[in-house]
Amino acid sequence: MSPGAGRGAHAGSAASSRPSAFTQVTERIGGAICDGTYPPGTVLTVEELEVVTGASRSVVREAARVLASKGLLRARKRVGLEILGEGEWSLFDAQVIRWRLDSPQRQTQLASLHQLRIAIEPEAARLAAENGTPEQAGEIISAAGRLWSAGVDGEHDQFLRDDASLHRLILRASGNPMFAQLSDVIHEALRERTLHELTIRPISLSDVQLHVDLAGQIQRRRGNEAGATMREIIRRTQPS
Amino acid sequence: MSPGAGRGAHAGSAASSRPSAFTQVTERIGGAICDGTYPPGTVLTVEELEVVTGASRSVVREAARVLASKGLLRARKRVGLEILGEGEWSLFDAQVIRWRLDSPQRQTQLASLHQLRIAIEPEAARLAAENGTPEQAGEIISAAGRLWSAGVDGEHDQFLRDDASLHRLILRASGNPMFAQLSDVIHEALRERTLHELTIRPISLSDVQLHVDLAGQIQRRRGNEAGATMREIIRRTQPS
DNA sequence: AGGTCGATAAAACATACTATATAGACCTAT
DNA sequence: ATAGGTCTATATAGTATGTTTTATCGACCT
Repeated sequence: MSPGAGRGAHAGSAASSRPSAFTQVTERIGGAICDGTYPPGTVLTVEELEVVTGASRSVVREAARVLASKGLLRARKRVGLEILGEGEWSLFDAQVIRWRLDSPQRQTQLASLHQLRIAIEPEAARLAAENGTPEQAGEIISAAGRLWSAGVDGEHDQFLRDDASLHRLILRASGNPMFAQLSDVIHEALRERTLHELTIRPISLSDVQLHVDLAGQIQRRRGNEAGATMREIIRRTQPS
Repeated sequence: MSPGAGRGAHAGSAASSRPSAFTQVTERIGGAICDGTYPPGTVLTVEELEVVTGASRSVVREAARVLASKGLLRARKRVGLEILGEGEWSLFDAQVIRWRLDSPQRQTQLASLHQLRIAIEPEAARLAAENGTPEQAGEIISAAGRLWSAGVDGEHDQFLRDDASLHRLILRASGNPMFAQLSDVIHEALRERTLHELTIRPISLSDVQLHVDLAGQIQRRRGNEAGATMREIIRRTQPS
């Protein structure tokens, strides 16, 4: 079996030690489905996958069950494992998102995530302002302070960490766990792009100022203003 | 094993015939985790679950694998299956959403979904206006027409179907498959609430008018206006 | 007090058996 | 003769049980 398949293991096992057979098979087949190696309509069988992966029946079956739960395939008796189309996939599943980011669909997936961010974050900022606790507002204010420091000092690496941390705190303070959960996947996906942009353009102090403004608006419970500021912040991260 | 557990089977098997042992066990344990029967930190074992459910090891193991992939539990050697907290759950997973709707967290889950809708749908309307094809705009226009007819005729049942269909078309026309995928879960969850509201208040003709306006704005590629109109439509569905 | 190492419980993996949905032959009626 | 229904054979998923590996606990040594 190809060894170096699964980098950021998340679902199957802890990051330590070598991945289990189950994790390897799941990663391999899931990745192959998402990158188009097995186009929709393709029918595989458990036995076939046993041969291809070298794993035993139960391992392949458990992988298939997980992939089926993500909508990537469907088990049909007397037929086999039928690969399904994107319309059936669990597009919010962290593993599926990662597989798509590792596929030719990478740019499409990045665009989807960016649009998701545009939709979610302003509303999260509004909710954080309206419902966040004073403690959460305090954390947001101090995170904005750290961001400011890193910005004026030109510490790119620290700046990125503080930026992600501030946005994460706001998503959490929205009080909506679904929003909070998006922070990981959104920032993982946008980290690379943001990193790239910072290499070609220095940190914009007016952007930093917007973040400080945002923190203040949340702390003062100005929901509408916070939403508008967040919209402006995100708008600026994407040229057009 | 309790028979009438899984109503709307989706992941495991087709709707026909009786659910497989795997489906039953998955539904039962997943539901029990989401409704708090097994609070976070609880440690079960496969053997224990074999006894409880009456199923064999492979069935329990496959169910556990799927539940682990949804972040509901984690398998630890020499320890067992450790139940995880909500922070780890895949909150966008259709099954998890359904389990939470069937739990004491129902109201919380409904509120989360409503907030999600507020965030997504206006942005989807904007994108539909900016990027939708003329064909899609045409379908949206005609769906709005049907909605109008059902509205003035007071056909509640048809009105609800047309309303869901119009929103679904817009989410699809946004061009973002992640948005499109939310339509199912959002509308399934909100259907009941909307149904209830219609029983206590007649169809608002001004709401219907807003939908028609929205369709026109999308067709004329007025992204900002479409977004604002959608925001207003959704705002009206929630009193407070 | 802290590290090492063996015992062992539990998951992980492999294999053997069963049930069932589908294909395709065959029969029937138009 | 052909369209359509039924029935059986079987390939495949589903289920059950046996075997191996490994992370953790705790005794023991330093």
